[in-house]
Amino acid sequence: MAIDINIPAVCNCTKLRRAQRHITRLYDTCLAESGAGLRATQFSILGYLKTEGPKTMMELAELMTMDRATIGHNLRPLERDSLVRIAVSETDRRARIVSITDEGLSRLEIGKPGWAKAQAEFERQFGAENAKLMRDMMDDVAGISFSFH
Amino acid sequence: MAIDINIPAVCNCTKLRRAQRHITRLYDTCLAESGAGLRATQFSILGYLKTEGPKTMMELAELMTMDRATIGHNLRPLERDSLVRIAVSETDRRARIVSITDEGLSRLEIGKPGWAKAQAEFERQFGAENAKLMRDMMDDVAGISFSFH
DNA sequence: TCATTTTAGTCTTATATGCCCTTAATTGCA
DNA sequence: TGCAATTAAGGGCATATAAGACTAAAATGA
Repeated sequence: MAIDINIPAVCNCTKLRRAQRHITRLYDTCLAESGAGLRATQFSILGYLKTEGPKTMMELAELMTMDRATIGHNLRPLERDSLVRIAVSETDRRARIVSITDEGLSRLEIGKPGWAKAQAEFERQFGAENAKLMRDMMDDVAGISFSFH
Repeated sequence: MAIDINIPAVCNCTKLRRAQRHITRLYDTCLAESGAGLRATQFSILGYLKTEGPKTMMELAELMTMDRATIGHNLRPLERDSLVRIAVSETDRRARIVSITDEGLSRLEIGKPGWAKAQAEFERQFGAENAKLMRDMMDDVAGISFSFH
C-alpha cells in the first residue's frame, strides 16, 4: 500500500506562506504603531521607488516579483493618498511611469522607526546572521525561472 | 550625515513576501492544471484537516499561524463547495468543529499530482537539501514569539 | 504602408489576509 | 449563586494577490 505522506509537513509553499503571514504581522503591527498608515507591501513599494527612482508598472512588477495587475491594484490607494504619482510615459504611451511624491517620502520617514523596530525585533530573535542567510535564500527562491507545462 | 540604507534590500519581510509570491504562483499554476479547482491555501487547509483530523477554527488558525478571522473567511468557499463541514461543538457551543468531507478528500487526491509536480519542479531547481533547510528555517520563523509593544 | 502581432495596463472576479467591533457562550471569582 | 472578565466566532472594512478578458498603443514584417 502507498504510504500517505504528510503533505503539509513537507510542502515548501505551505511553509513559506505560513512564515510570511507571521513575519508580516510583526512588521504590519510595528508599522501601524509608527502612525505612517502604511502596510508592509506599501512600505516596500515606496521604498523601491525611493531607492530605484521612477519605474514603469512592468518594471516595478518585475522588481517585486509581482503580477502586473497586482501592482496596479496596490498602487491605487497610494495614488489616492498622493504618495505616488502615475504619469503616461512620453516615449511609450502604453506605459505608466510611477514615482514617489514628497508626501510619499515623508510617510516613508514616519514609518521608518516602526520598520526598524520590527527588523530589530526579528533579528534579535532570529539572529542577524540567520536573517542574512534567509534574505539570500529568499532572493534565490524569487530568482528561479520555473518551467511550466 | 546619516547614510540612507537601502531598506528593500535588507528588509526580511519584503524578501520573504517576494519569495512567497513567486513560489505560490508555481504551486497555484500546477494545482490549476490538475483540475482540482484548489488554490495553495485551500490545498493546505484540506491537507491539514486530513492529516490532523477535525479541528476548531482556533486550533486550525494556530496550526497554520493564521488569523482567526482569516481562517473563517478562507473556509467560506470550501464550505460552500462542500469540501469541509462546519459544526457547532457539543462541549463548547461557541466553538465550531471543522472537518474534511469525502468530497474534500476526493479533491485533495485530484490535486495531488499537481502539487507533486510543483514540489518536484521546485526541488529540481532549488535542490532537495536546500528545500529541507528552507522548510526548517520557515518553521523557525513561524515559531518565533514576537514581543509587541 | 498597412495588417498582424506583441506589449502595457485596466477591469472584473475570486480568493487571501488581518484589523476592529459585536455577539454569544464559558469561565472565574467574589 | 450571580456578575464580570474572558474567549470563539461572525460581520464589515480595507488591502494583497493573481488569472482572464479587454483596450490601446507600439513593434514587426511583408
